[in-house]
Amino acid sequence: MRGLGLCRVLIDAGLEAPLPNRPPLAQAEHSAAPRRPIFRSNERVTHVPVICEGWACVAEHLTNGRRQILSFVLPGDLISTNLLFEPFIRHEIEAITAVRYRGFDRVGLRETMAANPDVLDKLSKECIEEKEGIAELVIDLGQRMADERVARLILDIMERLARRSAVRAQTFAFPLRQTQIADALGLSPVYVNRVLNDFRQNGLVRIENRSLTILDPTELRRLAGN
Amino acid sequence: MRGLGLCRVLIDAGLEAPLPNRPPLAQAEHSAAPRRPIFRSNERVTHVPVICEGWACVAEHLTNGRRQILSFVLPGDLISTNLLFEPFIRHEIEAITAVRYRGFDRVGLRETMAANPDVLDKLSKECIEEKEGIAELVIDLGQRMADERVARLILDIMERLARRSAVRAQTFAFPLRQTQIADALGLSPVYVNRVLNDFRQNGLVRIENRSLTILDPTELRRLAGN
DNA sequence: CGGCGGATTGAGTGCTCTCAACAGGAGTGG
DNA sequence: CCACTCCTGTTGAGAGCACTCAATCCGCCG
Repeated sequence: MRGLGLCRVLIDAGLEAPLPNRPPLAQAEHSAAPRRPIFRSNERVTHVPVICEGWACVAEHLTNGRRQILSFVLPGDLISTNLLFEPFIRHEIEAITAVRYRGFDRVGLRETMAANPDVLDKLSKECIEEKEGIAELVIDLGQRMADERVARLILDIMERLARRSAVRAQTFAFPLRQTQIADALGLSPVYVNRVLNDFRQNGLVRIENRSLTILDPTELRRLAGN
Repeated sequence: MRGLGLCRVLIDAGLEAPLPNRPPLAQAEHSAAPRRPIFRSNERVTHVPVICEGWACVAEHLTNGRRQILSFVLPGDLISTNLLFEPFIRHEIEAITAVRYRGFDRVGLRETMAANPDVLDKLSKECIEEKEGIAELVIDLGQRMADERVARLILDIMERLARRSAVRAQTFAFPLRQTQIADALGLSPVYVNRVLNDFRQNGLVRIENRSLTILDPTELRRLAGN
C-alpha cells in the first residue's frame, strides 16, 4: 500500500526513511480484530494511523441505539485526515475485517508539512477529498432512492479499489455486512437485503464469498445516475 | 463581523492591515441579490470570499432536478474553507438574502499560513469544523425523523447566531424559505410546512416576518435529542 | 389589477420501516 | 462429533412516515 495516500506523499518528498536527526515517522504496526472498535469517540492520539491492510469504518452512535457510518476506510487510507491537524478522534473507528495499521508521528508530520509546502498541499487536498466524500453521502441520503444509494456505494467502492489495482474481471473484495451497508446508507438491513436481491435477480451483480462481481456495469451506472 | 472567523484570526495575527511590502489581503466588497447564484460549480476563484452581511448556502443540483443544500453560510463565515487550499468552487454558492462579501487573496493567505503556524492551525480547524457540520447533516439525514431534523436545524442556526450576538429574547433572523429548509433536510416542502405547523400549534416556535422565536426551548431540545 | 413566489391544506399513494419467523454457516464447548 | 449459540441473511405481512399531485390563499410588486 505504499503507492497510495500518505505513504506516496512522504516517499515523493523523500521523507519516508527515518533521518538520523529525527525519530522515525512511522510507528510499529498494530492490529485489530474484525467488528472491534479501533479508536473510540474523543480518544486522544499522538499518531496519525494509516491502514496497511483490511477495512474499517468511521461511525457515530446515537443515544437511541441507531448508528450512522460516515465513511469506509480502505487499505492505504488515513483513518481520518483530521488527525493531521488535531490530536483527537471525533467519531468511533471500527474494524470491518481484520485490520493492520501503522501510526505516523503527528508532530513530525507537521514539521514536514511546514518545511515542505508540497506535502501540506497534498495532505490538505486529501482532507478536502474526505470532506467531499461526506458531502456526496449527504446528497445520497437526502435526494436518492434506496436502490440508487446501494448502486452508488458499490461503484464507489469499486472505483476506490480499482485505484489500488484490487479489481480483476469486475470482481473485488466486498466484506461489508448488509447491516453495515444499511447503517452507511440510512436504510434498514431488511430493505438493503431486498435491494441487493433485486440487483441479483436482475443480473446486475453477483455476491459470493465476501466478494462482489459487477455483471451489468451499464445498468448499475445508469441506476447510480452516472 | 470582524470578531469572527477569518477576520478574527487575521486580526489576532496582526495581519489585517495591509503591509507596505504586500498587496492588501482583502478585496473590495461585492454584493449579490437574493436567490441568485454567487459562484457556480467548478468556477475558478483567486480569492477566498467571506460573508460580511446576509445569508448564503452551498448547494448541489442533480440531473433529476432535485437539489441538496449542504450548508448555510452566515455573516462572518468563509464561503468554503476549501478555497484556502484549492482555487475552485466545488458546489454552487447561492445567496439566500441580499449578500455582501469580500474576497481575501489566497496567495497572501497561504504565505500568512506558512509564516504563521498559528494561523494555519486556526484555519485548518475551521476547515475541520466545516467537515463536522456536514457529517452532522449525514447523521440527521440518515437516522432522524423529519421533526427532529427541523428542530436541530433551528437550534443549530440559533446557536450560530448566538455566537454572533444576533439572538435577543430567543428571537433571531430566519430568512429561510420552506423550500430551502426542505432541500437542506432531504424533505419535501409540503412536509416541512406540516412539521413547522405542528411546532407552531404545540407552542414550540413562532415565525413572523422572517424572524423566529423559540417559545419552548426545552421541548425543542428534547426533540433534537439534546 | 394581474402575476408571481411562497405558504397552506386535502387526498391518496408508496417507499421504506418494523415486527417476526426461519435458514444457514461459523465458531465453541462438552 | 454433536449440540448450542451467535451472527447474518432471507422472506412475509402490515404499518407509517413522508411523498406527489392539486387546489387555494396570501402578500408583494410592477
